[in-house]
Amino acid sequence: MNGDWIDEAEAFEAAETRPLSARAAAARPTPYLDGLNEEQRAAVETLEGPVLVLAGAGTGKTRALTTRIAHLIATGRARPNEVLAVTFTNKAAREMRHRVGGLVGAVVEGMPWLGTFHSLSVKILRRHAELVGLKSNFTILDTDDQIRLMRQIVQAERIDEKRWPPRMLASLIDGWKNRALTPERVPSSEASAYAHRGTELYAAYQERLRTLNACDFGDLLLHVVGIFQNHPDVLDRYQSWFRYILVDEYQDTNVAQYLWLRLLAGRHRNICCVGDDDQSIYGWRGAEVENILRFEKDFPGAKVIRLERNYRSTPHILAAASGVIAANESRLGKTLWTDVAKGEKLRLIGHWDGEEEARWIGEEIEAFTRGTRGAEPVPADAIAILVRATHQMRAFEDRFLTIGLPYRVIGGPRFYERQEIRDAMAYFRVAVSPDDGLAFERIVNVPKRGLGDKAVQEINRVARENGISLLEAARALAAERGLSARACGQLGALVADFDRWHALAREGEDHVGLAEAILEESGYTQMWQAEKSPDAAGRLENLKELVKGLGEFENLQGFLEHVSLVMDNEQDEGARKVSIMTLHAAKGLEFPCVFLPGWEDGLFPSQRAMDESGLKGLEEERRLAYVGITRARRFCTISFAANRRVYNQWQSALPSRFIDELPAAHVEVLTPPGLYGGGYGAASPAPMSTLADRAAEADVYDSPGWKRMRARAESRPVSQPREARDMVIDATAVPAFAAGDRVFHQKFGYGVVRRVEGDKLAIDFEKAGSKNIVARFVVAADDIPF
DNA sequence: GTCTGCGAGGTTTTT
DNA sequence: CCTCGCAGAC
Repeated sequence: MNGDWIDEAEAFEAAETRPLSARAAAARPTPYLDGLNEEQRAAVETLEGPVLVLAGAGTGKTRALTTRIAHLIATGRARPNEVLAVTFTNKAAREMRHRVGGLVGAVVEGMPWLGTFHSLSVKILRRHAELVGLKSNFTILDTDDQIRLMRQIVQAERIDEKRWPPRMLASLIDGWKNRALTPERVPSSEASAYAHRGTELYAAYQERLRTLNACDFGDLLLHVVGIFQNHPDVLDRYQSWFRYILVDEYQDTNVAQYLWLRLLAGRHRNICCVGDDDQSIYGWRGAEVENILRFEKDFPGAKVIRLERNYRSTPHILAAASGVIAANESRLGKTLWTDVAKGEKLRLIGHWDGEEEARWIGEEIEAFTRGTRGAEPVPADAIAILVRATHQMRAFEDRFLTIGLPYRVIGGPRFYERQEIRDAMAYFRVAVSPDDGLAFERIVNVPKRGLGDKAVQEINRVARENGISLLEAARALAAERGLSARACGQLGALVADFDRWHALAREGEDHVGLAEAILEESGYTQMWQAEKSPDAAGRLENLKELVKGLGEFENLQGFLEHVSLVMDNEQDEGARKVSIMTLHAAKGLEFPCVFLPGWEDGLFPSQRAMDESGLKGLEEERRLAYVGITRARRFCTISFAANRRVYNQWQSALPSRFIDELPAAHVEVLTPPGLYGGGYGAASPAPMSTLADRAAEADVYDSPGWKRMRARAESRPVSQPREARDMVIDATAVPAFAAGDRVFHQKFGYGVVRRVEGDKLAIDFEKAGSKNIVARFVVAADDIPF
C-alpha cells in the first residue's frame, strides 16, 4: 500500500463504465469444487443474498472462503476488483490472497480489495480524507502515540494524571470508537459516570488529531463509516462497486466494523460472513458476539450454512471440546463430528507447582520428539504450549533453556513496537513530513541533546501560540535564542539536520542510504553503540533489519505506512522448534500435539475476566478453553498446578472449573510424578536425569507415611472429571479428610481442615493463613513421611 | 537536565 | 520479584 491508491482510484473510475464483459464468459469448468463436502459446497455456491457460514473449528472454513472467491471470479459474476474480502489480520489476508491465487491463477493480482478492515479503510479514507477534515497523507498513530497525545491533553487541561491516567482515557476513547460513538453520540450517562469530562476530552483529542493530520486505529474505521453516513453519493459508488462481500472471523467484528459492512452491503446485499460464535475471544476488545448471533435479523432472508465436519482432530479431542463449550448458554450451537480413527484420549495431570509442570512438559516433549510416546516421533514444530497469560511463559523458557530444548515464543512485542524501531521511525517520519509533531517530540531529545521537559514545553508553547508545527517553532526558538545558548545550538543543529534530510527525501534520494545516513548523523546508532546494556546489540541488529526492510519499498512514505499497519514479525518459520504462545495468538492455528498448562481457577478462567464481566467474561474464557483444545490434531494434554509463584509469592489454586466440564469418557487422568513415587514409570518413560533424581530420593518414598498416602490417593484420584451434565458429586471423590483434621502441606506447613467440598479442602494454616487446597496435596499430620 | 530511590502495580492485544 | 513512573536530590 505504497501510494498506489491514486492509480487504483483511476482504475475504479474507468472500470465502472466498462461493460462487464467478463461476466459473459461464464460456465467454465470448476475443478476447484472437487473434494468439497456438501456444506462447503453450499457455502461456495450460494452466491446471491446474505449468507452466514457457521464454521466450527477445523471444518475447512478458509478453504470454503477462498474457493468462494475463486468461484465468483471464475464464473464471471464479478471481476476481481469488485469483490470485497475482509479479514482481521494481515496474516489472514496474505494467506487468503495466496490461496485464491493458487485456485484461479494470477488474476488475483487484480484483487485490490482483499485486506484487513484497517488497511481497506485506509485505502478508502485516503481518497476522501478532506471530507473529514484531513489531508490524504494523514499519518496513522499507534497505541503509544495515542497515549502520549492523551497525556498532552490531560496536562493541558490540568487534570490529575493519577486519577485519570492518560492510558485509561485512551482506552476509554478506544472503546467508544469500537462502538462507533463520536463525541456527540456518547451517552451522557457514560460520559460523566465513567470519566470526569470524558466526552469533552474525547472531543479535544479528536481536535488535536485533526490538527496533526493524524488518525488512530479506531478512526480509520470510524471516519469511513462517517463518510458513508454523511455522503450518500460516496457510499453509493462503493455500494455499487462491491458486488460481493466476504468477511472472515465475523464473530470478532465490533460495532464500527458491523456498520462499515452493513453500509457497504446495502445495495447488492451479497454478503457472506464466516465465523464461529464459539471462538469469539476478543469481547474485551470490543468485539460483539451479538453481531453473529443476530445475523439473520440484520440481513433478512439470510441463508445459514453450518460446517460441522471436522477435518482436524480426533473424536476424543472433539468430544472434550464440545463438552466444555456446551456449558455456555449464549451460542448458536453446532455439533462437530469426524470420521477419523478414535486416537488417544486427552490427558489430564495435576502438578505440585508451576516449575514441576514445566519440567514434566519438557520431558513429555522430549518423549514425543524421540518417538517414545505415540507410534512415531513428533517433530518439535508440531508441538505447541498454549498459555492463558504471557507470564506463564517464563517457567517454560527457563526450563527449556536448561534442558536445551529449542523453542520459540510467538507474539510478544511486535517488531515495530520496539523502542529503537519506533525511534528510528520517528526520525523518518519527521524527515518525510516535517509537520509530524508527535514524531518530532519523541526524538527531539533522543539521543540526549540537553533538550528536556522545559525545552519541549517551550517549543510546544511557541507552536501553539503561532499556529505552526513543532519543527518550525523549534527553528524560531533556536534563531531567536529563546532558550539557553546550549539548547539553542543543539536545537538549531537538529533543525538543520531535518532540513537537509527532508530535502534529500524530496529529491528522491535513495531512501535506504538516506535512512542509514539519518540514523548515523543523528547520533542514534552511536547512542546504542555506547550503551552497555545486554540488549543494546540486539537493538542495533533490529535497526539493521529495519533498514534492510526499507529496500523492499519505493520510498520512505510507502514504508512508513506499511510499518504502521501491516508489518509483523515473522521469524524463522522453518526451524524445528516448540511453539509457546497465548491462547489468543493460537486462534486459527493447529498442531498435532498441544499442551494446555495452567488450568487453575483464577488463572484460567482469569479472575479479572470474571470480576469485570461476570458470566459473560466466564463464557468468553470458556470459549478460550474451546479454542485451546480444538487446536490439537492428535494429542492434547491439560495440566494444572496446585501452587504457583506469583510475583515471587506462593499462591495455591484449585483446578480450573473447566476441568470439571471435561467429559470423563474422553479423558485419561495421569498420576503426577514425584508425589507418590513410582508414578513416573506408570505415566511415562522417564529420561535418565529424572531417574537419577528419583533414586536419590528413594528412601523418602519408601517411608510408611508415603505408602499410606499413596494407597489413599489411589482410591481417590486427581480432581475427578465428571460428565458435564452430571452435577451430583461422585461418591468416590469424597476425600478421606473431615473438618477438624490436622493436616500438613509441604509449602504451608500445619493446619486444620475447616471445610470439605468434594476433593477440595478449606484449610486454616498456622502460618500461612486459610487456603483452598486439593485434598491430594496435603497429608494427615501424623502421616508426615519424615 | 539528569540521576537515584521509593512506591505502586503487575490478562489476553488481530490493527 | 521486577519494572515503570514520579518526586526529590544533585
